[in-house]
Amino acid sequence: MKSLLHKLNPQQRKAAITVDGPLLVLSGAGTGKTTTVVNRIAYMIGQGINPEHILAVTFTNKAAREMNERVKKMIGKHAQKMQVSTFHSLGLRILRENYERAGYNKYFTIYDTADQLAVIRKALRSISAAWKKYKPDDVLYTLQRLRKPHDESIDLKYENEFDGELYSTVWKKYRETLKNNNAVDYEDLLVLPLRLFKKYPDILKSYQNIFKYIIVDEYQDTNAVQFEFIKLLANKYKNICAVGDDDQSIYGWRGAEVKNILDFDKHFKNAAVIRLEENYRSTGNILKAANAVISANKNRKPKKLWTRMGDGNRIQLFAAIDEMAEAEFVVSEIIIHQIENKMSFGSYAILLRMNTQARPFEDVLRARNIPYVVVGGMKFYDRKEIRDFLSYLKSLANPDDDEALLRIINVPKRGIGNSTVKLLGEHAAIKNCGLFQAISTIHENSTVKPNTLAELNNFYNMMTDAKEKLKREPIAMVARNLWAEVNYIKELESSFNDPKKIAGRMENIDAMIDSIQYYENREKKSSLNGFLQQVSLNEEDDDEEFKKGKVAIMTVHSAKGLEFRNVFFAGVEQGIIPHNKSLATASGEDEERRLFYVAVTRAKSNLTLCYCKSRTKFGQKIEKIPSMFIDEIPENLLAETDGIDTKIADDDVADDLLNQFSAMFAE
DNA sequence: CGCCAATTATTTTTT
DNA sequence: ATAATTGGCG
Repeated sequence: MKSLLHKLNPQQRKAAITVDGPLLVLSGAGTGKTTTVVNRIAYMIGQGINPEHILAVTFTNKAAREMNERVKKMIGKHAQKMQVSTFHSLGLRILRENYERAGYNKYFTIYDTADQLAVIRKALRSISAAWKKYKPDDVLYTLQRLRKPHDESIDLKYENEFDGELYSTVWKKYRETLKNNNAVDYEDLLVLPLRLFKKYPDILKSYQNIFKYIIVDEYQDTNAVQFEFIKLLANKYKNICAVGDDDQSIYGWRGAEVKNILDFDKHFKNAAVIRLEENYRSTGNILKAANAVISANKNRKPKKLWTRMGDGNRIQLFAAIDEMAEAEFVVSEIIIHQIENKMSFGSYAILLRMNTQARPFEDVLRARNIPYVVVGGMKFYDRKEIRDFLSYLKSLANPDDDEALLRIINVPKRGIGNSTVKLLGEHAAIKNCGLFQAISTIHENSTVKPNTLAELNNFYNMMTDAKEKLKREPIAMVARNLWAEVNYIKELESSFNDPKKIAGRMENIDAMIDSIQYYENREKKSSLNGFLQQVSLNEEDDDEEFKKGKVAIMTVHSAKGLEFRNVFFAGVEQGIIPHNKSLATASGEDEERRLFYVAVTRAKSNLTLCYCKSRTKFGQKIEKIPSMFIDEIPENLLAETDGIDTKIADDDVADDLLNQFSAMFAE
């Protein structure tokens, strides 16, 4: 164990062995933060601390996975017993272990943003003054900002009176709906455990005694609730290690408060503070560019990141005609570079500001037979057919989930239209039960036509049968049979003519069923609810093996904490980064600059910035100009390029060459 | 009452 | 380009 610590620099080592009491590690990008944390954990276990008492909290699943893997590599199976999880999955665990005292039943559903929006939309619609005037998106965002952790009201002191009243009403309806549907939203996963901690000292005490040593990664991204949660949890033993970097705070829009990290030593008395400033990741030019840009931000702790490495290559800058040309350029560069340097495709990353930029890159990579993976993206679960499929499962698992039921009660069309649904709703209100339950007694309502009644009963029986089968048969099997019975292909045929498209959508469902099977094989205590909750948190560990040797496409947010030998940052345009929508708030520009900083500091050796001169938005071509942040990079660090043509004079020759290479990669 | 076609809004980032 | 929503037809 000692030999391992020798590889650390003095500050890192100090951070690794300062185990007792509060500790703040201010670690700039690429200063070996994860290495330090992993060594710290190894050291703790070496000192005889039971891994079960160690909790490491991260923000994203990627970060949790990465840490888990590195700890495992270093310490082996023994480490499995420690808890590495995101805030939200930790909250879910606590909620699952205490659901009755939190006021929910065992089968609660987690609502994602789309579910939340559906509820908000409905609430808005029921208020005549609000319909059309307020966008559900904005209302949800505002409500989340105004939400108070310790009671069910919202904080209206910043809103004007009319809006305030409206927000209160919508919020009330929103909470009622979730409660009735036995559903929680993402924030509830943090808020409810926090309330449990406050209300039931025995619960708090039991978790305090489990998690005696706490490490919080990316501490600059904690919001008020997370801060309070961690503070309570650490309050007994005070062994809290916060790791973070104020320059990488990119979750302000989600309520993250940089002051949590800036004031750490005020909140935790006698905290030790350690700074990590030697960068081991990037070459000099990349680091200089990053430093130059981030220094334009006010309100930051000054730091002096430095490296022993040489300057390395200059930062490439490429101006593309449009987004297709941008993708073509990036992929050609990857191919040429890969052939010349024989690097794994896994050492390349394409970073984006938004998920929607990924499409052209996927198309070109696929056309050129380059293995790639879209990380996060999350788009898969947003596909209509997947949401439909999951809604069937959600409705099975939690019959109170009216949102799920409404989504699928007439998909595919089975003659249960809007007015029937409305009747059903009224009937449910009279019976004071969920919509699904209401179907069983809807015959009492004589206005329902016999045909409709038969359809309703068919549906009810189909779902009830599946629910029965769930008690005996594997989940995947029940799901597959239910899906066949539903005859979903009918729905697809009504919206698409292209048989390929239809087959593709059905394959997506197959993949989903496969992942249920995978979940069942892996989990000792598998349940449909467990699977769905995991899906809601995006937790399924799509195995790292799968990603190996593939070009990674992801947003900058997803890339935080990761590093790549070669980074292409695409869409570096005004309006994308900084994003138009972010410039509305005062702190917006600074956060976008930090985002740019995070993107740049992912690169180890080669960094290429790309922007388009024009881009298609909503089917319309619009002119674009380069991002202001490019101007903030000293010119001597940049090298403009024309792409493959610079290296190979003839355009056609270059194209031929690329085609040859692409053929090589096919197999 | 249910279904289809025309109209309209949608794209920030994650859990 | 595409998804969601609304109004009119069968």
